Amino acid sequence: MIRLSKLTDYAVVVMTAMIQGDGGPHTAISLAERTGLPAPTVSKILKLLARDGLMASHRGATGGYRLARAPDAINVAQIIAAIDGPIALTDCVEGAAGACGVESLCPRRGNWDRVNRAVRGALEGVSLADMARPSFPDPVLPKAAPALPATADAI
Amino acid sequence: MIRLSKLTDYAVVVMTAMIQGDGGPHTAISLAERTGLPAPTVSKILKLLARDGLMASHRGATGGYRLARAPDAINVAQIIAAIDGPIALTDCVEGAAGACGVESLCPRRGNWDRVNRAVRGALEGVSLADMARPSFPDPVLPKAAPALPATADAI
DNA sequence: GCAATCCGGACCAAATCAGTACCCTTTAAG
DNA sequence: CTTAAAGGGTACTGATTTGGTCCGGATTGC
Repeated sequence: MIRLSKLTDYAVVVMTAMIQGDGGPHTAISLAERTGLPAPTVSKILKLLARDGLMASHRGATGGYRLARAPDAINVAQIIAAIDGPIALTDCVEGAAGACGVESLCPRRGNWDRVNRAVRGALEGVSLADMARPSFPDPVLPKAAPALPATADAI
Repeated sequence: MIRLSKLTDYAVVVMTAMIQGDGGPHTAISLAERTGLPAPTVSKILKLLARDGLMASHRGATGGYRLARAPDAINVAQIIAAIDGPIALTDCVEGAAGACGVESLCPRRGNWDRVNRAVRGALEGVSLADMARPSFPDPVLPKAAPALPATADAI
């Protein structure tokens, strides 16, 4: 369903939690406690983010993680790429003589690129700062519905 | 990787194959032969597309499928929705007292909606007619690279 | 009536992903 | 210098999803 992995969702939660804290470095354990996520999972996420340069890590006894850039200089596309790897909408066919006839139909592939670019642009347009914003523009009914936040909006 | 399912890719292949044929109805078997895809899979795709009103089906001895609308009146978002169901980028948490603390962090959810809308807009901007177009604007080197079309562009 | 086609399920196997655990390296405090 | 705390990396396992198949039934034209 074009849904991105749960880890990516968690990554946004963790990063927004870091924004809300003070400027000091955050340990994986403290972030796990603040977010309610399992500690090993948080550690894994932080490692992936640090590998892509979205986090600055400091090792040692008083170490921890810190955002490498300002929240509005990080966009959703970068986070997704760090966690889920490069985003390819289709794999078409990875091998040679797979289905797809004799790739005589695969000019279609070139057009998927167009779709990919459109999606990429959309994701780059939303920054981490946007995700951390209170967001709810509705002044009334901040929590009217019962505890069923559940699935995000459908396309 | 935010990649959409292979079935969606196939759906586009099948639909473009229908455009190239004459105006008459296409049977699932004939489309399977033309595309090189397994017949049961093609049948499944056609059923899904018909269920969402993208195809017009005609039963009986001389039955078959036909595009319900003109190719430029069908966009990629509709095809994806028909095959993969409503596109939710995140499930956040479907149940009640899952992780995510006590949903005190889940205002984030509202912002995923913003991302969803952006992606949806990007997908709605590409029509089936666009996907069926020869696509390659490069007059030179229509097939310079070896037979490694493989993965589509990464984000 | 017969044959061809669509229709709607259920079903199974394979791939992928989330989550966990383990061990190593690095760094700072005492 | 020693010790403890923290990140870094790898491998494994269970669960979820997905791709693909099959069957019986309904519908239409010949």
